[in-house]
Amino acid sequence: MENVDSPQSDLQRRSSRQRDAVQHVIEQAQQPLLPPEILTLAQAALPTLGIATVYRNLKILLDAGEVKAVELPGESTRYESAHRGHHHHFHCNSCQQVFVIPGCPPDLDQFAPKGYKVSRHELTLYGTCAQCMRGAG
Amino acid sequence: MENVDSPQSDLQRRSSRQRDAVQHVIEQAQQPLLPPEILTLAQAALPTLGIATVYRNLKILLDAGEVKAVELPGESTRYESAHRGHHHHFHCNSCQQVFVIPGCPPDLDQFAPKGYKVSRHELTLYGTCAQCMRGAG
DNA sequence: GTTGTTGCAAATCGTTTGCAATGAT
DNA sequence: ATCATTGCAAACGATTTGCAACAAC
Repeated sequence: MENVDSPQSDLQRRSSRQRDAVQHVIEQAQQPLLPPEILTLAQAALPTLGIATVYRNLKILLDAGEVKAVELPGESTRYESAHRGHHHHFHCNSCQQVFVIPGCPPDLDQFAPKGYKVSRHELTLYGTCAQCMRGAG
Repeated sequence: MENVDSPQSDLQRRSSRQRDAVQHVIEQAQQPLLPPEILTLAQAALPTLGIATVYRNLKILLDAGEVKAVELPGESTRYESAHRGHHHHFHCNSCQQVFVIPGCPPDLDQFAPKGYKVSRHELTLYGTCAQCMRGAG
C-alpha cells in the first residue's frame, strides 16, 4: 500500500519545464480541463511530454494547492486553477461543456446535520446551457 | 460504437434472482454502496453471483429509475435507492463514510446564470462526521 | 554528485464485453 | 422454443508505477 511514486511531503521539489507547462495550461484555460486536453495543449510547448508526467504533476500541483479537481458524474476528473475564487459548475447535458458559475449560494454549510463539521462543499447544476437553449446544441 | 450488452429500451425484461438480490441489497442499505460491497452483500444469498452481473443489473436498475448513482470526487460510483426522496450527501474525510443529508437548501437552481435551464443538481458536503468529531475516527 | 523528474512501457483498477451455457417466458 | 440473463475470462479506458536516463540543485 506504499505509494512510491506519488509526491511525498518530505520530498524536495525542483522546478521543471513539464510542471510549469501543465500549470500554465491550467491557468490559461477558461474551463476545467481533462488530462488528455492538458497533455495536448502542453505539448505545443513540449512535444515529448507524456501523459504519465501530466498525471504526476497534476497530483503535485493538487497537493501544493495550485490546482483543484473537478468531478462530474460519469466523467473523468477535470482540473482547474485554484486561484479563481470560490465557484461552482454547470454541466450542459446537450453540449457536454462545463461552465463556471461564479459565487456561491449562502448557508450551504449550515445544511449539515448537527455535530458534523463541514470543511468544504461542492455543488453542480445540470441542464441546458443558454446557447443550447437557443437551439445551437 | 454499438453497445451490444447494455440494456436496450426495446428489450423484454425477465425477472432474475440476481437482479432482485442487487436491488434488495440497495433498498436495505442506509448509505450508498460500492459495486464490490453490493456484490459481497448479495453473495450471501447468491454465492455464485459475479461482479459483471452486478454492473449489468445496476445499469438496468439505473435505467429503470430504481436506483441512483452517487459520485464522489476521487472515488468510484456508489449506488443508492431512488425511492428515498431528494437528499444530499456528506462525506467524512476521516472515516470515509458517506452520510445522507435529508432535504435540500432552497433556491439552489436559481443560482444558475440567466438563460440556463437547470434540470437537476448535486450537492456534497465534506468534513468530519459527528462520530469522528468525538474522536472515534 | 545527489536525488527529484521524465518518458516509456507494463501494471493496475474499475468497468464493460464476447461468448457459450442457463433460465424465464 | 425463444431469447434475456448469467458467469467467466478477456478487453477496455483511465490512472499509476518501475525503471533507467536525464536534469536541477
